Parts: sequence; structure tokens; C-alpha cells
Amino acid sequence: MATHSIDYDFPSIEPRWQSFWAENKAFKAEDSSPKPKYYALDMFPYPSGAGLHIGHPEGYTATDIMCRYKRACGYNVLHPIGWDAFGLPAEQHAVKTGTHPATNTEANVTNFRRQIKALGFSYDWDREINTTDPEYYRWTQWIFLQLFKRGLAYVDKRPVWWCPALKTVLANEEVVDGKSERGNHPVERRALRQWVLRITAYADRLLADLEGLDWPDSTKRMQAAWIGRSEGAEVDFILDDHSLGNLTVFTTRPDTLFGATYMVIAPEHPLVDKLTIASQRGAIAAYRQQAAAKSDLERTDLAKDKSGVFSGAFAINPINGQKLPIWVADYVLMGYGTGAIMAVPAHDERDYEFAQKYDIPIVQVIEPLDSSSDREGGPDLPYSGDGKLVNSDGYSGLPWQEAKQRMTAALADKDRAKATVNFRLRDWIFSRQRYWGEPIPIVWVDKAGYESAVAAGASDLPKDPVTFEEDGLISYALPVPDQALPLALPEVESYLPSDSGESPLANAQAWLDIWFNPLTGASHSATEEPPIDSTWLRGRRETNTMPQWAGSCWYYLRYMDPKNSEAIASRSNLEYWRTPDLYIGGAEHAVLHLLYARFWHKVLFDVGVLPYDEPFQKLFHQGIILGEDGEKMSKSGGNVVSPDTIIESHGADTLRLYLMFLGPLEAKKPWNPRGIEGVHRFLQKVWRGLINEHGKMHSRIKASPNSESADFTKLLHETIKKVTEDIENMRFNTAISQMMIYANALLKSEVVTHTSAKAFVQLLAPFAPHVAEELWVKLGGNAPVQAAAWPGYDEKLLENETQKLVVQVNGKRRGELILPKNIEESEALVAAQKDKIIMSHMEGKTLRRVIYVPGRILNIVVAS
RNA sequence: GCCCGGGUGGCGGAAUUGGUAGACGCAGCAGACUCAAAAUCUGCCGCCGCAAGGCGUGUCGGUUCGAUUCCGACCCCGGGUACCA
Repeated sequence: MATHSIDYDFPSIEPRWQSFWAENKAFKAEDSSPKPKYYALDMFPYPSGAGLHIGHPEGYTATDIMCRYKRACGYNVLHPIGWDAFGLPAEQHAVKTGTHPATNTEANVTNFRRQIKALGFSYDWDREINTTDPEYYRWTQWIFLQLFKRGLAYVDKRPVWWCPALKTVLANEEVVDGKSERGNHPVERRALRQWVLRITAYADRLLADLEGLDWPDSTKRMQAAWIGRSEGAEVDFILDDHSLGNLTVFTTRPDTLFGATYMVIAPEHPLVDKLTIASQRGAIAAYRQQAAAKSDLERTDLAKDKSGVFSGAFAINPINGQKLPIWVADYVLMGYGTGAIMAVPAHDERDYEFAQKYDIPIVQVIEPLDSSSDREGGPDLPYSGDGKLVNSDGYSGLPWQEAKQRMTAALADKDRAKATVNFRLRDWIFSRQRYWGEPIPIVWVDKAGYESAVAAGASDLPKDPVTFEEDGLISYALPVPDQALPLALPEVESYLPSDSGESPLANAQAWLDIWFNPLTGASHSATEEPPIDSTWLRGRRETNTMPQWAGSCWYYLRYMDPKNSEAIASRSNLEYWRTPDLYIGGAEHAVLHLLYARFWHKVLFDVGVLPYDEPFQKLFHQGIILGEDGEKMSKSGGNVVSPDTIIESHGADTLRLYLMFLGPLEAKKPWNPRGIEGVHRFLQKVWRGLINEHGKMHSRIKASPNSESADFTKLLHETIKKVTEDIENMRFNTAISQMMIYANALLKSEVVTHTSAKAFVQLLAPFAPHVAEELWVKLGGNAPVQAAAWPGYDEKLLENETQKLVVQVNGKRRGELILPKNIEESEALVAAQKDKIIMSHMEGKTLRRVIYVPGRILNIVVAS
């Protein structure tokens, strides 16, 4: 190379400024400040072995732009990052290799940290957290104990999704189409002892408080649907055989009681055995067995074909005394409502289908308001729309909503019904039979042990003891006291589940079976001498660990005070930082993480730890980035783009810029490997526009304030306005377009004032911070650039003296005129009539009407 | 099936409150520079047409002086969900 020009040299610029920021702690957040605060939160990553995915830096760049912009606007910014590092892949790796999952996790974290730092995000690294750090999970355990103490955690043996391949239990939400969400392995139902969190106790608040949140509507709707509130009534049907008592059903439409022609109970319903008459016993038993054997996959596959068996028993309709046959059918689920329904085939699609199949009568009791929609021979059934009652003695003619209230009230008076609310939301199965999770800080003791602990004054006990019965023995749950936390994971020889189906922790004998002091949490192995002090109890530790959701349920709180050893965070920090002002993450967490975190947050609010009862006021989902082929990026698809490769070839600034330039942040968009050249060229243009071949300030930059053209000054102010507004509205793609327009003009401009050049570099800085920092210093500024106040624009400079007016004839564009501002309609019309082309479209026609929108349009309506 | 989201040039996308459709970028074409290439710069770039002009934002219809934007019906693509009584 003959030339010695110093061009845009990103490989040297980027690491240099990253070191500068780190050494100067440029992004340190102050825990109190006269400045207004701004807290921007990224969904923290699971540090997988595969390294950073291109989707991570997309959302992270967006929050980083907001943070750098807010700092320049004078905010005290909290922008933290950490690691959601418990999880299945590390455990599976440990099972395979025998190395401790912590070792592998640490290596992955190191790699992730390197990759994230290479992107130049303005994180306050002093606040980095890791959910697997005992000093972190100590507080996860502490929060669990708050739930336990308040009666929100209990133990139950219940059928759960067991994945033989993963050797673990999965939450409902982790099972997709009868396969595990992770790994896509088949799953089956198994009854196992589980810790369950009573999230249903918060269902009403979780639903109601959605309203005030600045979240995408679709996400709010998804949560609302997941919670699934429905208002109705529980209605008691007396059984024909009075000795059997009542059958209680839940219905949202008690107004259709007169249309009930049969009843259905779930195959798992406790009354099935008692109800069934002798001659039906065989058929029912066979049906129940069949239903139990069906995996959920089969149940859904067969969803369209309803099946059932008549039990032989009857129930009495409380509204009219009619005898209704009781069927056993698996389209009624034991887990919802009361596990029994009254079937109204005329007004429910499922009941209709079933009634058709088994020749059960269909009685219409709701008539559409507009009865003209009736076909010949009656309306289309099943009908579930609006309407008024028919065939309902004493209620016919009423709108169904009113009938629903009246009939519920009438039956309630006779003690046969009560208005109730049902939720689709289930309690949250919170335990996993895994090693690599937070140990649940519970010790199981016998009844005498529990009573002696109570007598000794053990704290944090729930009002009613949490117990579990197995093989006739009842165990009582005692919490490990706060001062003994964290309850650390013990070392184990094998990371495979124990033979009993318990987690690998069940094999850590010395840790598991202990002498335990319920007041201090002190313990030692049961194989050692029993203590002399009689408050010590013989106990067995809980072997379940917490699910990965646990650590991510409250991490945004820990960032506010990550090293606090007295509390999850100090009260003053919690009150100062409140909650994140912006939370960006993928839409795949719309229900699970976001619902669980809201639940914990509300509990902590009730405990009195938090000053606010909702965690995430403003939420935004970045769209996913697809591969070049328009398909989801995947290793098997061979379309994965690695941030490392792009940083090496084009630099972090280019990558950040391109991720934002691809399209709107929320949109799903394909990666185009050639498109990146465009934004890279843009940065080179900016460089060449401001820096000469010797690496010094370009000669077009002049100190004198009025040396550049008025048009160019105006463009700068337009750019400041556009970029500022676009950042505020998170429309980063159009902000970049505007900066490109400016850069193109810069290269054509002979003169740019020093002030203009610096202002433009400030605009660029949130997007491409390294090159902006370099330019800023070369223009004589002091690093970091974010310390300089964000540039403002002058409205007056944005105004035009002339205006462009588009002229239409009959709504079609026929020309445009440059006219003085504030021109009258009549003058504009005169000007238009001087235009030959416009006139040619009006010749020989009569003027009918003129529409004039000043500054925009003149539409001349003519007719022949 | 139901619930969401989305259909704009060859491609990613832009378009304020109903007021010039296609900003910006990619790709492409032509030219300048060069022995040549790369890089860079200049110009062109929705479709049909020599032009005048016509057509054009998934389709059909409506409202309006004027519709990518509002209303109605439909088609297609993507995501979520699955008997929730």
C-alpha cells in the first residue's frame, strides 16, 4: 500500500474504548443522586455452551442505546447484566462428563462475558450477578421461606409430567404437544411428591393489575387468557339415589339450566365408583382404564371424537326436578371446576357433539335476539351467541345475562347454588428432581419433632404445618432458619437421579440425614453422635431443587443492591430505583417468566419488602432475527450468524447499527449478510467526512459558527429532532436512516462547523459508541461523549419560507408548485392555473370545487 | 376451530391526523477514475409504454374531493392455544 491514509480502523478503536470505559467505570450507577434515575433491564441470558446468539445483542443494543441516550440527557442510569446460570444443559453436561456443573457454567459465563463486552454495552459490571452464586441464591431461598411462612407453599403428591429422557419433572408450560419443550423428548404422567406454590391465591390481582401496565396488548391478553377467569356458579344436583348426596357442577351459564339434558363427570371423579350401577361397572371400569392410559398427546389427537359411558345413575335438576342421566366422559377434566358439568347440548358445541353421538335430547333455551336469523325449522344449533330465554318456566323472555343472575340468586336462596369464580390458572409446581438448582431450604421431621420445634419457638412456620404422608408416615416441613442460609449444594459423586426417582441430592447421605437445630439451622450428619441439646431433631433434608424460573423471578431487584448481605436489597435502594423503567426481552416469556415474577413481586410487596406491587411497568419485545433463508436460526439449519464473526469482519459498531437498521425492533426480520456492508459504509463515510488522511480533524471543519450553508445547518437540526424522537419511541431504524442522510450531505458539504460536527457525533454515539468516542476526542471533546449534554434543536430553523404544494385535479397528482408560505387558497389556485400541465387536465371543464390544505395539497375538482 | 400479529418494488423496509406511495439501505444498470481490478465518486432504478399517459400498497366492495391509512367481506403467511364447562 502506497498511501498512508489513516482510515476507520475499528479493530484498534473498539478494544481501546472498551478498556477506557472499564478503567474509568464510565457506566457506574449511583445509588442516590440528584439526577433523575433511569433503570433499563435486559432479560439476562442463560450462559449456554453455544455462546451468544445474534438475538441477544438485538435487544441488548436497544436498551444500550436508551441508556447512553439517557445519560447524555442527564439521567443516573442503572443498566446491569447477569447470568441465569442454573439449568438443565449444564446438568446434562455434568451427567455426561462427571465434572461439576459449576465448572462448566463458569466457563460458559466467561465466554458470554467476553462476547458481551466485545459489543461495547454500557453495563455497570460491578453489579453483575449469577443465580448460582450462593450469595445470590441465599436470597432466592429466603424468598421461598417467605412464601412458605405465608402458607403459599405446600407439598402434594400429584401427577406431573415426567420426562424419562431428561429424568426430571416438567411444568405444564414446559410440555409442548406431549413433548418436552427442551429437547423435544416424550413425556408421561407420574405421581410424585412436589412442592407447589399457591399462585392461584393471587389470580385475581395478577389479572386486575395487568390493566395499568405499559405492555404490548398481545402479551397482556396472553396473560389474561392464561389466568382465565370465568364467572359462574356452582350448582348442586341431588342424586336420584339420595343416599349418595349431591353432585356439584360448575357452569358459567346457569341461565341454561332448563336446557340441561344430561350430566358428565370426569373419569377421575371420586363419585364415579359410588354412582355406577352394577350392570355398568364393567363398561365404566374399562373406560376409566382407557382414559388413564391415554397420554395427553392422544387425548388431544382424539379431541374431535367424543366418547363416554353411561353410569346408570341420575341427578335431579334443581330448577325443574327433571331426572338427568349421568355420563362418564373424558372431555370433562378433573382439574377444572368441580370435574363435573351439566350438559346443555343446544348451547355448547362439545355437549352438542356428544348428544348427537349418543342420541341424547337437545332442548333449546336461548333464542337469538334477531330471530330472523332462524333457518327453516329453527335456529342453527348449537347456539352460543347473545339472546333471550325460551322454554324456561318463569324466566322465558329475559335476556340471558339477567336470567343468569336471577336463577343463581333463586337457587342460592334454596342453598342449591352459589356464585363462584373459576380460574384456568393452576398452582405452580415448583420442585425439580435435579441437582443443578437452588436447594429448597426445608428439613423433614416427624410429628413429635415438629411439636418440639414449635415449643422451642422455631420461627417462620406457616399457620398450618406443611405435611406429607407416605407409607402411613406423616412428615412435617421445618424451614432452615434465615441465619443458616444459604443452604449450599452438597458435593455428589453422580449427577444422575437416585434410584428412588429423587434428585441426585438423595445420594448425598451425610448432607441428607442430619441432626438439625430448628432454631439456628445448625446441622451435622446423622451418622455422627447425637447432640446433647434436646432442641436438636433428627431430620431429612428436602431433596428437590427449585426450577430455573426461581432465580429469574427477582433478579431485577438484586441489581439494585447486588452485594447486600442483610437483605435482598436495602430499603433505600429499592425506593430509589423502584422498578425497571424499561424491560426488553423476547415474547416467548410472555406468560411464564413474566407471570411468575409478577407473583413473587406481589408476595414480596405483601411481606412489606417492596414499595411497589408491580415489577415491570414498561415492557417491550424485540422480534426474532431469522436466518438468511427466512427460517429460524438453528444449528441444524446451518443458518446461524455468530456475533463474533461479524465483530471480526466489520466491528461491533457496525453490528449494533445493522441490528437496529434491519427493521422495527419488534418485527421479526431476516438477516441479510450483504446488507451489513451498507451500514459499514455509512460509518466509513462519517469517518472520512470528519477525519483527514492523517487521522486529524478534516479541513472542512471550521470554527466560525456561520460558515456552513443554511441548508446544511437546517439538516442537522432536522436530524437532531428525528433521532431524538425516534430514540424516545424506540424507532431506531428510522433514526439511522436520518443519520445516513446527514452523512451523505456531510461528504458533499465543503464546510461544516465544529459545533455541528460535534452534535452529529453525539447523535451517533448511542448507536455506534466506539467510533463516536474516537471521533469525539479527535474533534477536541473529552471522553466519554455521554458526559456532554444531548444536543437540542432550534424549531425556528426547521421552518421553511416557501412551501411545496401538490396540485391534484380530481384527486390525481398533476404537478407541484413552490409557493410562499401562508399563501391564500385563491392565490394558490391562480398559481396552479398558470401551470400548463395542470391546465391541460382542466381544459373545457367546469370548476366544481377546490380543496385546499395549506402546506400540503390543492385539489381542483372539475366536471365536463 | 379460537385468539393474536402480518401481507407495500428484485430484497430489508419508509410514509405525521385520511393529503406527493416507495425515504434510507441492499442488489442491479450506466458512466467517471484505473493498464486492469477492488475501493471510491456521479447518474438511473415500482410495472406497462417511444411518449403522452395508464396501472400500482394481498383480493373484492364501500365511505371520501382524496384511502397503504377508515368500514365490510374474503384470501394467504406467521405465532400462540387446545375439550376450561
